[in-house]
Amino acid sequence: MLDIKVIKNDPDRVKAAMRSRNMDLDETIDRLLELDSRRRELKTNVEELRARQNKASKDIPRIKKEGGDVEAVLNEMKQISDTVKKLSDELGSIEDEINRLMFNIPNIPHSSVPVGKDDSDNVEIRRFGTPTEFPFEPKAHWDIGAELGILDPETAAKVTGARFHFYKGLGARLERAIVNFFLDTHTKHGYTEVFPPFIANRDSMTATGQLPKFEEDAFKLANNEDYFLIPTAEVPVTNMHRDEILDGSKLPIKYCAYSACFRAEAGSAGRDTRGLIRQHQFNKVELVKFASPENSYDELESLTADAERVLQLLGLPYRVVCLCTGDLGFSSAKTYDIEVWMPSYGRYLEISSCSNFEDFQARRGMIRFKADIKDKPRLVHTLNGSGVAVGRTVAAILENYQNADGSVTVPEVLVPYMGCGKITKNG
RNA sequence: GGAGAAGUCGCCUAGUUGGUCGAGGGCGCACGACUGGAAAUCGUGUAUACCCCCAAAAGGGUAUCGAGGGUUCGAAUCCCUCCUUCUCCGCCA
Repeated sequence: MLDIKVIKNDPDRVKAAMRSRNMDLDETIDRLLELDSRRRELKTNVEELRARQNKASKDIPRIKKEGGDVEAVLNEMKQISDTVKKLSDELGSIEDEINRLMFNIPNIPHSSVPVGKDDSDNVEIRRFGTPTEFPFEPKAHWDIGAELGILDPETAAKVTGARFHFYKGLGARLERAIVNFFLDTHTKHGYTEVFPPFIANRDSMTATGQLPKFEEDAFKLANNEDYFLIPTAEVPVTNMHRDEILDGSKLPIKYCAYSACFRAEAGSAGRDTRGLIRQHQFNKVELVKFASPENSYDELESLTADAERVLQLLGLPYRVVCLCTGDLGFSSAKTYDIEVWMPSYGRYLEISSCSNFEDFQARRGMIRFKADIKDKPRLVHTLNGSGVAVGRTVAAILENYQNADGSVTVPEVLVPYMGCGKITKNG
């Protein structure tokens, strides 16, 4: 969440930032200013009364010891106690309303983010490779997967429901090979591997920004109101350092993590219904960084480069786009999407999203650092990016590496993990 | 799931008839003294958030003894709920 001081000091800047995200929050912000001034007024009041209570608490035993009469003081204190209770109840409800409003205000886009209305205004930054060309009519990965017998959504539909997949044989092996290749590559470049819980609690989901605004997008466990299936490893990994003060000399802290990811995909009915592109459960290797504010944008560039590296090694054509203000995610200040060439779509398709959240998540989760032991703690900047989505990588490999005879060539870097150079119908 | 025990300032620990306890001691850490330098020793300091004041510094105040509620003029201390950890039993990969 934002610092309410930013809103107080420059409400017009915040209003303008929200408009660039296609949101009109003018009324919310005006309301917040009003609530905040009322809050401070009440708080001062309550604290003064509390100070009198504390003073009396020290006086009463002394007066008693000296044999004095405390009756009058007790009566007065009783009244103050009642007033304090009433005022602090009011203060509490004002603070609740402030929090409710603050939790629903997205991050302010960084000044380098292009202003735009929707994804058509995103700005392409660079490309790697060129769209794959075929001397034959290429097939979509769901057809390739079905013909090779390695992808089976029908059985998954029976066992579970729509938007789930069984991978079989070399398909299952390919998924696993990719996970291992990604983790091996990232750990070689300074990321510490972690294997997180796939369920996170409400506080964690709130800190990273999935809650309270997007609760309907998450799978919630029926027998525990506080538990959610994670939509990304970003949630457990970023929350590892929630409510901690980190040693500034250790920054940036870099983690990579494999996890299954679970998304309700509310509101996406009818979109990408075939294949591996949009599933309720998919695998992903995530990169997470905790950085100091001074260089978090350099860290965003290198994080994006780290995510790009695995696609380069796999020889998959991709491009990097900078999301415009209107397409930016709720918690993010700046995001690069990496889009892989997907022949069946005839266009580039998102396979990774790399973001700098600045202190937006850190403030919610109280993730701080001290550069020096004498310094005051400051909020870290958190970043993360897919490194990268595994299911979509399988789709991209099947489509970009398909051969005329229906087989799929295994990218060279995966051969050691696969134990074979080609996926054919007979395995 | 059942039965017990426990959760205090980075770590260890004191704190039970509720009152001057945000909280004592030790360790650690920082700074200083001593030293040619170091060790040892001695001294000083050692949380976080917010509010007021303020150009800033300084200063004043409030809250925080696992979390949340309650009793009370007043709670680390009493009551309730929850969470976590440990031990034993059950169950299980």
